[in-house]
Amino acid sequence: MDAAPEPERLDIHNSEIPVLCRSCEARHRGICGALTPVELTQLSRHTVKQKVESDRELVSAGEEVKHYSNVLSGVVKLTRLMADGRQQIVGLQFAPDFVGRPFRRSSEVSAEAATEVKLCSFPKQAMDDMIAASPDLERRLYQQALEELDEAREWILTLGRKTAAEKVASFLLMIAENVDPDGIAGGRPIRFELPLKRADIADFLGLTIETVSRQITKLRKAGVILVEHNRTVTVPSLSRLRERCEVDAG
Amino acid sequence: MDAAPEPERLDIHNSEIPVLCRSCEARHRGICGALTPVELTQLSRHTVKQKVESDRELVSAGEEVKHYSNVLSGVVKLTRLMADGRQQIVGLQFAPDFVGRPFRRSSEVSAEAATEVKLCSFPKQAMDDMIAASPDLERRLYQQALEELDEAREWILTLGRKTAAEKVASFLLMIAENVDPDGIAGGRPIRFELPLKRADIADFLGLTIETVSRQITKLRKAGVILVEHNRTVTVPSLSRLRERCEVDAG
DNA sequence: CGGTACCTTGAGCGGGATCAACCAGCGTGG
DNA sequence: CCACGCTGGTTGATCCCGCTCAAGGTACCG
Repeated sequence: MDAAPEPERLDIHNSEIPVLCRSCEARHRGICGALTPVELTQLSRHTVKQKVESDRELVSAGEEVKHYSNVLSGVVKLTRLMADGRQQIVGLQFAPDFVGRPFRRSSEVSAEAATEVKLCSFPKQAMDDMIAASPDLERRLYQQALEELDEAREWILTLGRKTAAEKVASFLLMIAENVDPDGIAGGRPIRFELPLKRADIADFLGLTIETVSRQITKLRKAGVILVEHNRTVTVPSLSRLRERCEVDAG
Repeated sequence: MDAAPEPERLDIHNSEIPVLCRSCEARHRGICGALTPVELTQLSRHTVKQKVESDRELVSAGEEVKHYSNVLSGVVKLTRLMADGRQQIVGLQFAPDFVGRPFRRSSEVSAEAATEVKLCSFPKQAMDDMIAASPDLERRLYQQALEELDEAREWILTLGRKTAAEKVASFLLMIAENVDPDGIAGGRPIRFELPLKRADIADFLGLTIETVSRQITKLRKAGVILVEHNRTVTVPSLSRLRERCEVDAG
Protein backbone atom coordinates (compact mmCIF):
# COMPACT_ATOMS: atom_id res chain seq x y z
CA MET A 1 0.00 0.00 0.00
CA ASP A 2 1.07 3.58 -0.31
CA ALA A 3 3.04 5.21 2.44
CA ALA A 4 1.78 8.30 4.19
CA PRO A 5 4.96 10.24 4.94
CA GLU A 6 4.97 12.82 7.69
CA PRO A 7 5.89 15.94 5.68
CA GLU A 8 2.96 15.52 3.40
CA ARG A 9 0.52 15.10 6.24
CA LEU A 10 1.83 18.34 7.70
CA ASP A 11 1.29 20.13 4.41
CA ILE A 12 -2.19 18.81 4.14
CA HIS A 13 -2.79 19.80 7.70
CA ASN A 14 -1.71 23.38 7.08
CA SER A 15 -3.76 23.67 3.97
CA GLU A 16 -6.78 22.81 6.05
CA ILE A 17 -6.39 25.96 8.12
CA PRO A 18 -8.46 28.82 6.74
CA VAL A 19 -6.45 31.56 5.04
CA LEU A 20 -7.92 34.06 7.45
CA CYS A 21 -6.48 32.25 10.45
CA ARG A 22 -3.06 31.26 9.17
CA SER A 23 -1.28 34.38 10.31
CA CYS A 24 -3.53 35.09 13.25
CA GLU A 25 -1.81 36.19 16.45
CA ALA A 26 -4.46 34.43 18.52
CA ARG A 27 -4.61 31.29 16.42
CA HIS A 28 -3.32 29.00 19.14
CA ARG A 29 -4.48 30.98 22.11
CA GLY A 30 -7.95 31.75 23.34
CA ILE A 31 -10.84 29.73 22.09
CA CYS A 32 -9.51 29.12 18.59
CA GLY A 33 -6.94 26.76 20.01
CA ALA A 34 -9.80 24.42 20.92
CA LEU A 35 -11.11 24.16 17.38
CA THR A 36 -10.21 21.51 14.86
CA PRO A 37 -9.21 22.63 11.37
CA VAL A 38 -12.62 21.58 10.14
CA GLU A 39 -14.40 23.62 12.79
CA LEU A 40 -12.10 26.54 12.16
CA THR A 41 -12.93 26.41 8.47
CA GLN A 42 -16.61 26.21 9.16
CA LEU A 43 -16.50 29.17 11.50
CA SER A 44 -14.22 31.24 9.31
CA ARG A 45 -16.74 31.07 6.53
CA HIS A 46 -18.77 33.71 8.37
CA THR A 47 -15.91 35.47 10.05
CA VAL A 48 -14.85 39.04 9.57
CA LYS A 49 -11.58 40.49 10.73
CA GLN A 50 -11.92 44.16 11.49
CA LYS A 51 -10.16 47.13 12.94
CA VAL A 52 -12.13 49.39 15.25
CA GLU A 53 -10.97 52.82 16.28
CA SER A 54 -10.88 53.97 19.87
CA ASP A 55 -14.18 54.82 21.57
CA ARG A 56 -16.39 53.00 19.09
CA GLU A 57 -19.09 50.91 20.67
CA LEU A 58 -19.03 47.19 19.88
CA VAL A 59 -22.03 46.06 21.87
CA SER A 60 -24.72 48.29 23.24
CA ALA A 61 -26.29 47.56 26.64
CA GLY A 62 -29.71 45.95 26.38
CA GLU A 63 -29.59 45.47 22.64
CA GLU A 64 -29.72 42.05 21.08
CA VAL A 65 -26.27 40.73 20.32
CA LYS A 66 -25.81 39.21 16.89
CA HIS A 67 -22.05 38.75 16.93
CA TYR A 68 -19.34 37.45 19.15
CA SER A 69 -15.75 38.54 18.81
CA ASN A 70 -12.23 37.60 19.62
CA VAL A 71 -9.87 40.37 20.61
CA LEU A 72 -6.71 40.17 18.51
CA SER A 73 -5.10 43.33 19.80
CA GLY A 74 -6.01 46.40 21.79
CA VAL A 75 -8.28 46.67 24.79
CA VAL A 76 -12.05 46.43 25.07
CA LYS A 77 -13.81 47.95 28.05
CA LEU A 78 -17.09 46.62 29.39
CA THR A 79 -19.13 49.39 30.94
CA ARG A 80 -22.33 49.88 32.85
CA LEU A 81 -24.18 53.12 32.83
CA MET A 82 -26.64 54.43 35.40
CA ALA A 83 -29.70 56.47 34.51
CA ASP A 84 -28.15 59.69 35.78
CA GLY A 85 -24.94 59.25 33.82
CA ARG A 86 -22.69 57.65 36.40
CA GLN A 87 -20.53 55.12 34.65
CA GLN A 88 -18.44 52.17 35.75
CA ILE A 89 -16.09 49.93 33.82
CA VAL A 90 -16.90 46.40 34.94
CA GLY A 91 -14.29 44.54 32.93
CA LEU A 92 -11.36 44.90 30.58
CA GLN A 93 -10.60 42.46 27.82
CA PHE A 94 -7.24 41.94 26.19
CA ALA A 95 -6.11 39.63 23.40
CA PRO A 96 -7.02 36.82 23.01
CA ASP A 97 -10.18 37.21 25.06
CA PHE A 98 -13.58 36.26 23.78
CA VAL A 99 -16.21 39.01 23.86
CA GLY A 100 -19.79 37.91 24.20
CA ARG A 101 -22.39 36.41 26.48
CA PRO A 102 -23.59 32.95 25.48
CA PHE A 103 -27.03 31.83 26.72
CA ARG A 104 -28.43 35.35 26.72
CA ARG A 105 -29.74 37.46 23.89
CA SER A 106 -28.40 40.65 25.42
CA SER A 107 -26.79 41.93 28.54
CA GLU A 108 -26.69 44.99 30.75
CA VAL A 109 -23.15 45.85 29.84
CA SER A 110 -21.95 47.56 26.74
CA ALA A 111 -18.59 46.91 25.14
CA GLU A 112 -16.47 49.72 23.79
CA ALA A 113 -13.03 49.95 22.23
CA ALA A 114 -10.72 51.60 24.76
CA THR A 115 -7.90 51.73 22.24
CA GLU A 116 -7.76 50.90 18.60
CA VAL A 117 -8.87 47.29 18.54
CA LYS A 118 -8.40 44.52 16.05
CA LEU A 119 -10.93 41.77 16.30
CA CYS A 120 -12.35 38.76 14.61
CA SER A 121 -16.12 38.57 14.74
CA PHE A 122 -18.55 35.84 13.82
CA PRO A 123 -22.31 35.47 13.94
CA LYS A 124 -23.71 34.42 17.30
CA GLN A 125 -25.77 31.63 15.84
CA ALA A 126 -22.88 29.91 14.11
CA MET A 127 -20.82 30.10 17.24
CA ASP A 128 -23.65 28.90 19.48
CA ASP A 129 -24.08 25.85 17.27
CA MET A 130 -20.41 25.15 17.44
CA ILE A 131 -20.37 25.51 21.21
CA ALA A 132 -23.20 23.02 21.47
CA ALA A 133 -21.28 20.60 19.27
CA SER A 134 -17.84 20.97 20.78
CA PRO A 135 -17.26 20.27 24.48
CA ASP A 136 -13.64 21.33 24.05
CA LEU A 137 -14.71 24.73 22.87
CA GLU A 138 -17.19 25.04 25.66
CA ARG A 139 -14.51 24.11 28.17
CA ARG A 140 -12.28 26.92 26.92
CA LEU A 141 -15.11 29.37 27.26
CA TYR A 142 -15.89 28.07 30.72
CA GLN A 143 -12.27 28.49 31.73
CA GLN A 144 -12.21 32.03 30.45
CA ALA A 145 -15.42 32.82 32.29
CA LEU A 146 -13.90 31.50 35.51
CA GLU A 147 -10.82 33.62 35.00
CA GLU A 148 -12.92 36.70 34.37
CA LEU A 149 -14.81 35.87 37.54
CA ASP A 150 -11.55 35.68 39.49
CA GLU A 151 -10.55 39.05 38.10
CA ALA A 152 -13.93 40.57 38.82
CA ARG A 153 -13.65 39.46 42.44
CA GLU A 154 -10.17 40.86 42.67
CA TRP A 155 -11.60 44.22 41.58
CA ILE A 156 -14.49 43.96 43.97
CA LEU A 157 -11.93 43.86 46.76
CA THR A 158 -10.11 46.80 45.23
CA LEU A 159 -13.26 48.86 44.80
CA GLY A 160 -14.70 48.04 48.18
CA ARG A 161 -11.72 48.26 50.46
CA LYS A 162 -8.77 50.06 48.94
CA THR A 163 -7.90 53.74 49.14
CA ALA A 164 -7.53 55.90 46.05
CA ALA A 165 -3.76 55.58 46.19
CA GLU A 166 -3.95 51.80 46.44
CA LYS A 167 -6.51 51.62 43.66
CA VAL A 168 -4.32 53.48 41.21
CA ALA A 169 -1.27 51.44 42.15
CA SER A 170 -3.29 48.23 41.73
CA PHE A 171 -4.46 49.33 38.33
CA LEU A 172 -0.94 50.11 37.16
CA LEU A 173 0.26 46.80 38.53
CA MET A 174 -2.47 44.94 36.66
CA ILE A 175 -1.48 46.60 33.39
CA ALA A 176 2.20 45.99 33.99
CA GLU A 177 1.57 42.34 34.75
CA ASN A 178 -0.52 42.05 31.63
CA VAL A 179 2.33 43.44 29.56
CA ASP A 180 4.83 41.09 31.14
CA PRO A 181 2.66 38.06 31.90
CA ASP A 182 5.15 35.83 33.64
CA GLY A 183 7.68 38.14 35.14
CA ILE A 184 10.09 37.57 32.26
CA ALA A 185 11.53 40.97 32.94
CA GLY A 186 12.72 39.74 36.31
CA GLY A 187 13.94 42.82 38.13
CA ARG A 188 14.24 44.92 34.97
CA PRO A 189 12.11 48.01 34.42
CA ILE A 190 8.83 47.55 32.57
CA ARG A 191 7.68 50.17 30.13
CA PHE A 192 4.26 50.37 28.47
CA GLU A 193 1.57 52.56 27.05
CA LEU A 194 -1.47 53.02 29.25
CA PRO A 195 -4.38 51.62 27.27
CA LEU A 196 -6.83 53.86 29.11
CA LYS A 197 -7.14 57.60 29.42
CA ARG A 198 -7.59 59.16 32.82
CA ALA A 199 -11.36 59.24 32.48
CA ASP A 200 -11.44 55.51 31.82
CA ILE A 201 -9.11 54.75 34.69
CA ALA A 202 -11.43 56.76 36.91
CA ASP A 203 -14.45 54.83 35.64
CA PHE A 204 -12.58 51.62 36.24
CA LEU A 205 -11.55 52.46 39.79
CA GLY A 206 -14.70 54.20 40.94
CA LEU A 207 -12.87 57.51 41.31
CA THR A 208 -12.88 60.90 39.63
CA ILE A 209 -10.46 62.03 36.96
CA GLU A 210 -8.92 64.53 39.35
CA THR A 211 -8.20 61.94 42.01
CA VAL A 212 -6.62 59.60 39.49
CA SER A 213 -4.45 62.41 38.22
CA ARG A 214 -3.35 63.38 41.71
CA GLN A 215 -2.47 59.83 42.66
CA ILE A 216 -0.46 59.30 39.50
CA THR A 217 1.41 62.48 40.24
CA LYS A 218 2.08 61.26 43.74
CA LEU A 219 3.47 57.93 42.49
CA ARG A 220 5.60 59.79 39.98
CA LYS A 221 7.02 62.15 42.59
CA ALA A 222 7.74 59.18 44.85
CA GLY A 223 9.76 57.60 42.04
CA VAL A 224 7.56 54.52 41.84
CA ILE A 225 6.77 55.24 38.19
CA LEU A 226 8.06 57.44 35.39
CA VAL A 227 5.56 59.07 33.07
CA GLU A 228 6.16 60.46 29.58
CA HIS A 229 3.57 62.17 27.44
CA ASN A 230 0.86 61.27 29.95
CA ARG A 231 0.46 57.78 28.62
CA THR A 232 3.86 56.10 28.60
CA VAL A 233 4.69 54.60 31.96
CA THR A 234 7.89 53.00 33.20
CA VAL A 235 7.92 50.90 36.34
CA PRO A 236 11.51 50.60 37.58
CA SER A 237 10.61 48.07 40.24
CA LEU A 238 7.49 45.96 40.20
CA SER A 239 7.89 45.11 43.85
CA ARG A 240 7.97 48.77 44.87
CA LEU A 241 4.76 49.24 42.93
CA ARG A 242 3.29 46.15 44.53
CA GLU A 243 3.93 47.58 47.98
CA ARG A 244 1.66 50.46 47.10
CA CYS A 245 -1.27 48.15 46.45
CA GLU A 246 -1.86 47.10 50.02
CA VAL A 247 -0.47 49.59 52.44
CA ASP A 248 -1.42 53.21 52.36
CA ALA A 249 2.17 54.36 52.64
CA GLY A 250 2.46 57.61 54.53
CA MET B 1 -46.31 19.76 45.04
CA ASP B 2 -46.02 16.10 43.99
CA ALA B 3 -49.39 15.20 42.61
CA ALA B 4 -48.22 12.03 40.91
CA PRO B 5 -50.42 11.28 37.92
CA GLU B 6 -48.57 8.12 37.02
CA PRO B 7 -47.54 6.53 40.29
CA GLU B 8 -46.07 3.42 38.79
CA ARG B 9 -43.73 5.03 36.31
CA LEU B 10 -42.69 7.45 38.96
CA ASP B 11 -41.85 4.61 41.31
CA ILE B 12 -39.66 2.89 38.79
CA HIS B 13 -38.00 6.13 37.92
CA ASN B 14 -37.45 6.97 41.55
CA SER B 15 -35.86 3.65 42.29
CA GLU B 16 -32.97 4.61 40.07
CA ILE B 17 -32.31 7.77 42.04
CA PRO B 18 -29.88 7.44 44.96
CA VAL B 19 -31.52 7.45 48.37
CA LEU B 20 -29.52 10.47 49.36
CA CYS B 21 -30.97 12.52 46.52
CA ARG B 22 -34.61 11.44 46.57
CA SER B 23 -35.78 14.09 48.96
CA CYS B 24 -33.24 16.71 48.01
CA GLU B 25 -34.54 20.23 47.62
CA ALA B 26 -32.02 20.92 44.90
CA ARG B 27 -32.47 17.64 43.07
CA HIS B 28 -33.84 19.20 39.90
CA ARG B 29 -32.16 22.52 40.16
CA GLY B 30 -28.54 23.48 39.97
CA ILE B 31 -26.06 21.07 38.52
CA CYS B 32 -27.75 17.90 39.72
CA GLY B 33 -30.49 18.44 37.19
CA ALA B 34 -27.93 17.81 34.47
CA LEU B 35 -26.98 14.39 35.77
CA THR B 36 -28.47 11.09 34.68
CA PRO B 37 -29.62 8.69 37.37
CA VAL B 38 -26.50 6.64 36.69
CA GLU B 39 -24.21 9.62 37.12
CA LEU B 40 -26.11 10.69 40.18
CA THR B 41 -25.64 7.28 41.69
CA GLN B 42 -21.97 7.28 40.88
CA LEU B 43 -21.43 10.69 42.41
CA SER B 44 -23.58 10.01 45.45
CA ARG B 45 -21.34 7.12 46.36
CA HIS B 46 -18.81 9.64 47.65
CA THR B 47 -21.26 12.30 48.69
CA VAL B 48 -21.84 13.62 52.16
CA LYS B 49 -24.77 15.74 53.19
CA GLN B 50 -23.87 18.02 56.05
CA LYS B 51 -25.10 20.86 58.16
CA VAL B 52 -22.67 23.64 58.93
CA GLU B 53 -23.28 26.25 61.59
CA SER B 54 -22.95 29.94 60.97
CA ASP B 55 -19.44 31.41 60.65
CA ARG B 56 -17.70 28.10 60.02
CA GLU B 57 -15.15 28.22 57.22
CA LEU B 58 -15.78 25.87 54.30
CA VAL B 59 -12.81 26.74 52.15
CA SER B 60 -9.76 28.59 53.28
CA ALA B 61 -8.01 31.06 50.94
CA GLY B 62 -4.88 29.67 49.37
CA GLU B 63 -5.37 26.15 50.66
CA GLU B 64 -5.83 23.21 48.35
CA VAL B 65 -9.47 22.39 47.81
CA LYS B 66 -10.40 18.73 48.05
CA HIS B 67 -14.16 19.05 47.95
CA TYR B 68 -16.82 20.81 46.00
CA SER B 69 -20.26 21.46 47.43
CA ASN B 70 -23.80 22.23 46.50
CA VAL B 71 -25.67 24.65 48.70
CA LEU B 72 -29.00 23.12 49.73
CA SER B 73 -30.06 25.88 52.06
CA GLY B 74 -28.59 28.89 53.78
CA VAL B 75 -26.08 31.38 52.46
CA VAL B 76 -22.37 31.02 51.82
CA LYS B 77 -20.20 34.11 51.65
CA LEU B 78 -17.02 34.28 49.60
CA THR B 79 -14.53 36.63 51.16
CA ARG B 80 -11.15 38.12 50.46
CA LEU B 81 -8.91 39.35 53.20
CA MET B 82 -6.12 41.90 52.99
CA ALA B 83 -2.90 41.64 54.97
CA ASP B 84 -3.93 44.41 57.35
CA GLY B 85 -7.30 42.86 58.11
CA ARG B 86 -9.55 44.73 55.71
CA GLN B 87 -12.13 42.31 54.42
CA GLN B 88 -14.48 42.22 51.47
CA ILE B 89 -17.24 39.82 50.56
CA VAL B 90 -16.81 39.11 46.86
CA GLY B 91 -19.78 36.85 46.35
CA LEU B 92 -22.81 35.30 47.99
CA GLN B 93 -24.10 31.87 47.16
CA PHE B 94 -27.62 30.62 47.72
CA ALA B 95 -29.27 27.27 47.05
CA PRO B 96 -28.78 25.55 44.66
CA ASP B 97 -25.43 27.13 43.83
CA PHE B 98 -22.29 25.13 43.28
CA VAL B 99 -19.33 26.08 45.46
CA GLY B 100 -15.91 25.41 44.05
CA ARG B 101 -13.36 26.43 41.47
CA PRO B 102 -12.72 23.83 38.77
CA PHE B 103 -9.38 23.97 36.93
CA ARG B 104 -7.53 25.36 39.95
CA ARG B 105 -6.20 23.65 43.00
CA SER B 106 -6.97 26.60 45.23
CA SER B 107 -8.12 30.16 45.05
CA GLU B 108 -7.64 33.50 46.75
CA VAL B 109 -11.09 33.54 48.21
CA SER B 110 -12.31 31.73 51.25
CA ALA B 111 -15.84 30.45 51.70
CA GLU B 112 -17.67 30.79 54.96
CA ALA B 113 -21.16 29.97 56.15
CA ALA B 114 -23.03 33.24 56.63
CA THR B 115 -26.00 31.44 58.14
CA GLU B 116 -26.53 27.86 59.09
CA VAL B 117 -25.91 26.04 55.84
CA LYS B 118 -26.94 22.65 54.57
CA LEU B 119 -24.78 21.32 51.81
CA CYS B 120 -23.93 18.30 49.81
CA SER B 121 -20.22 17.81 49.28
CA PHE B 122 -18.28 15.47 47.09
CA PRO B 123 -14.60 14.90 46.41
CA LYS B 124 -13.08 17.23 43.82
CA GLN B 125 -11.54 14.40 41.84
CA ALA B 126 -14.78 12.49 41.36
CA MET B 127 -16.52 15.64 40.27
CA ASP B 128 -13.71 16.69 37.94
CA ASP B 129 -13.89 13.32 36.22
CA MET B 130 -17.59 13.64 35.83
CA ILE B 131 -17.28 17.14 34.42
CA ALA B 132 -14.81 15.88 31.85
CA ALA B 133 -17.21 13.10 30.88
CA SER B 134 -20.45 15.05 30.81
CA PRO B 135 -20.78 18.09 28.53
CA ASP B 136 -24.25 18.69 29.97
CA LEU B 137 -22.83 19.02 33.44
CA GLU B 138 -20.11 21.30 32.22
CA ARG B 139 -22.67 23.45 30.46
CA ARG B 140 -24.59 23.92 33.71
CA LEU B 141 -21.45 24.92 35.48
CA TYR B 142 -20.57 27.29 32.67
CA GLN B 143 -24.00 28.86 32.88
CA GLN B 144 -23.69 29.32 36.60
CA ALA B 145 -20.26 30.88 36.18
CA LEU B 146 -21.68 33.33 33.67
CA GLU B 147 -24.47 34.25 36.02
CA GLU B 148 -22.04 34.78 38.85
CA LEU B 149 -20.03 36.96 36.51
CA ASP B 150 -23.12 39.03 35.72
CA GLU B 151 -23.78 39.45 39.41
CA ALA B 152 -20.18 40.31 40.16
CA ARG B 153 -20.33 43.05 37.53
CA GLU B 154 -23.55 44.34 38.95
CA TRP B 155 -21.81 44.70 42.30
CA ILE B 156 -18.79 46.32 40.74
CA LEU B 157 -21.11 49.07 39.57
CA THR B 158 -22.65 49.27 43.01
CA LEU B 159 -19.32 49.40 44.79
CA GLY B 160 -17.74 51.84 42.39
CA ARG B 161 -20.49 54.33 41.78
CA LYS B 162 -23.30 54.16 44.28
CA THR B 163 -23.71 56.11 47.51
CA ALA B 164 -24.04 54.37 50.86
CA ALA B 165 -27.81 54.83 50.80
CA GLU B 166 -28.05 53.33 47.32
CA LYS B 167 -25.75 50.47 48.24
CA VAL B 168 -27.87 49.42 51.20
CA ALA B 169 -31.08 49.71 49.17
CA SER B 170 -29.51 47.66 46.38
CA PHE B 171 -28.48 44.99 48.84
CA LEU B 172 -31.96 44.75 50.33
CA LEU B 173 -33.45 44.62 46.85
CA MET B 174 -31.13 41.80 45.88
CA ILE B 175 -32.14 39.78 48.92
CA ALA B 176 -35.81 40.50 48.38
CA GLU B 177 -35.58 39.44 44.75
CA ASN B 178 -33.79 36.30 45.79
CA VAL B 179 -36.61 35.47 48.18
CA ASP B 180 -39.25 36.12 45.55
CA PRO B 181 -37.42 35.16 42.36
CA ASP B 182 -40.04 35.99 39.78
CA GLY B 183 -42.15 38.67 41.31
CA ILE B 184 -44.80 36.18 42.33
CA ALA B 185 -45.73 38.50 45.15
CA GLY B 186 -46.84 41.07 42.58
CA GLY B 187 -47.50 44.21 44.54
CA ARG B 188 -47.79 42.37 47.87
CA PRO B 189 -45.31 43.02 50.69
CA ILE B 190 -42.28 40.78 50.89
CA ARG B 191 -41.00 39.65 54.24
CA PHE B 192 -37.74 37.84 54.94
CA GLU B 193 -34.89 37.23 57.33
CA LEU B 194 -31.68 39.03 56.51
CA PRO B 195 -29.13 36.26 55.97
CA LEU B 196 -26.28 38.58 56.92
CA LYS B 197 -25.51 40.48 60.08
CA ARG B 198 -24.58 44.14 59.86
CA ALA B 199 -20.87 43.41 59.81
CA ASP B 200 -21.30 41.13 56.79
CA ILE B 201 -23.48 43.62 54.97
CA ALA B 202 -20.76 46.20 55.56
CA ASP B 203 -18.12 43.83 54.20
CA PHE B 204 -20.31 43.15 51.22
CA LEU B 205 -20.95 46.80 50.41
CA GLY B 206 -17.53 48.21 51.18
CA LEU B 207 -18.92 50.25 54.08
CA THR B 208 -18.64 50.28 57.86
CA ILE B 209 -21.10 48.72 60.27
CA GLU B 210 -22.15 52.14 61.48
CA THR B 211 -22.95 53.43 58.03
CA VAL B 212 -24.99 50.35 57.22
CA SER B 213 -26.90 50.75 60.45
CA ARG B 214 -27.61 54.42 59.80
CA GLN B 215 -28.82 53.77 56.27
CA ILE B 216 -31.12 50.99 57.40
CA THR B 217 -32.53 53.31 60.03
CA LYS B 218 -33.06 55.94 57.38
CA LEU B 219 -34.95 53.52 55.13
CA ARG B 220 -37.02 52.40 58.08
CA LYS B 221 -37.92 55.95 59.06
CA ALA B 222 -38.82 56.70 55.47
CA GLY B 223 -41.22 53.76 55.50
CA VAL B 224 -39.45 51.95 52.70
CA ILE B 225 -38.88 48.94 54.95
CA LEU B 226 -40.09 47.62 58.28
CA VAL B 227 -37.60 45.98 60.61
CA GLU B 228 -38.30 43.60 63.47
CA HIS B 229 -35.69 42.15 65.77
CA ASN B 230 -32.91 43.64 63.64
CA ARG B 231 -33.05 40.83 61.13
CA THR B 232 -36.62 40.49 59.91
CA VAL B 233 -37.37 42.90 57.11
CA THR B 234 -40.63 43.65 55.34
CA VAL B 235 -40.67 45.49 52.06
CA PRO B 236 -44.17 46.90 51.48
CA SER B 237 -43.39 48.00 47.96
CA LEU B 238 -40.57 46.64 45.89
CA SER B 239 -40.79 49.53 43.47
CA ARG B 240 -40.33 52.08 46.26
CA LEU B 241 -37.25 50.18 47.33
CA ARG B 242 -36.05 50.02 43.75
CA GLU B 243 -36.24 53.80 43.48
CA ARG B 244 -33.72 54.04 46.27
CA CYS B 245 -31.15 52.07 44.30
CA GLU B 246 -30.44 54.67 41.70
CA VAL B 247 -31.35 58.09 42.89
CA ASP B 248 -29.93 59.54 46.03
CA ALA B 249 -33.31 60.78 47.23
CA GLY B 250 -32.98 63.96 49.28
C1' DC C 1 -26.89 38.88 87.77
C1' DG C 2 -22.53 39.79 84.64
C1' DG C 3 -20.69 38.76 80.08
C1' DT C 4 -20.91 38.80 75.29
C1' DA C 5 -22.59 39.48 70.60
C1' DC C 6 -24.94 42.49 67.88
C1' DC C 7 -26.85 46.84 66.84
C1' DT C 8 -27.72 51.97 67.20
C1' DT C 9 -26.63 56.72 67.80
C1' DG C 10 -23.76 60.86 68.33
C1' DA C 11 -19.62 64.00 67.59
C1' DG C 12 -15.82 65.15 64.89
C1' DC C 13 -12.59 64.41 61.20
C1' DG C 14 -10.60 63.52 56.76
C1' DG C 15 -10.32 61.45 52.05
C1' DG C 16 -12.06 62.05 47.90
C1' DA C 17 -15.69 64.72 45.30
C1' DT C 18 -16.79 69.06 43.39
C1' DC C 19 -15.97 73.35 41.25
C1' DA C 20 -12.87 76.10 38.85
C1' DA C 21 -8.80 77.62 36.57
C1' DC C 22 -5.14 76.59 33.76
C1' DC C 23 -1.85 74.05 30.60
C1' DA C 24 -0.16 71.26 26.50
C1' DG C 25 -0.86 69.15 22.18
C1' DC C 26 -3.16 69.05 17.93
C1' DG C 27 -5.97 69.63 14.02
C1' DT C 28 -8.52 73.25 11.37
C1' DG C 29 -9.21 77.23 8.92
C1' DG C 30 -8.19 82.06 8.03
C1' DC D 1 2.03 81.71 9.91
C1' DC D 2 -0.98 82.40 13.99
C1' DA D 3 -5.71 82.21 16.03
C1' DC D 4 -8.94 79.14 17.47
C1' DG D 5 -11.38 75.38 19.50
C1' DC D 6 -11.15 70.94 21.40
C1' DT D 7 -9.54 66.97 23.93
C1' DG D 8 -7.01 65.31 27.68
C1' DG D 9 -4.49 66.28 31.75
C1' DT D 10 -2.99 68.88 36.07
C1' DT D 11 -3.53 71.61 40.13
C1' DG D 12 -5.81 74.35 43.79
C1' DA D 13 -9.71 75.56 47.09
C1' DT D 14 -13.56 74.08 49.36
C1' DC D 15 -17.17 70.92 50.76
C1' DC D 16 -19.48 66.87 52.37
C1' DC D 17 -20.19 61.81 52.72
C1' DG D 18 -18.77 58.16 55.08
C1' DC D 19 -15.10 56.78 58.48
C1' DT D 20 -13.48 56.83 63.23
C1' DC D 21 -14.00 56.92 67.92
C1' DA D 22 -16.95 56.61 71.73
C1' DA D 23 -21.00 55.54 74.38
C1' DG D 24 -25.09 53.22 75.16
C1' DG D 25 -28.91 49.84 74.17
C1' DT D 26 -30.99 45.14 73.79
C1' DA D 27 -31.26 40.21 73.67
C1' DC D 28 -29.38 36.05 74.95
C1' DC D 29 -26.81 32.84 77.85
C1' DG D 30 -23.86 31.32 81.50
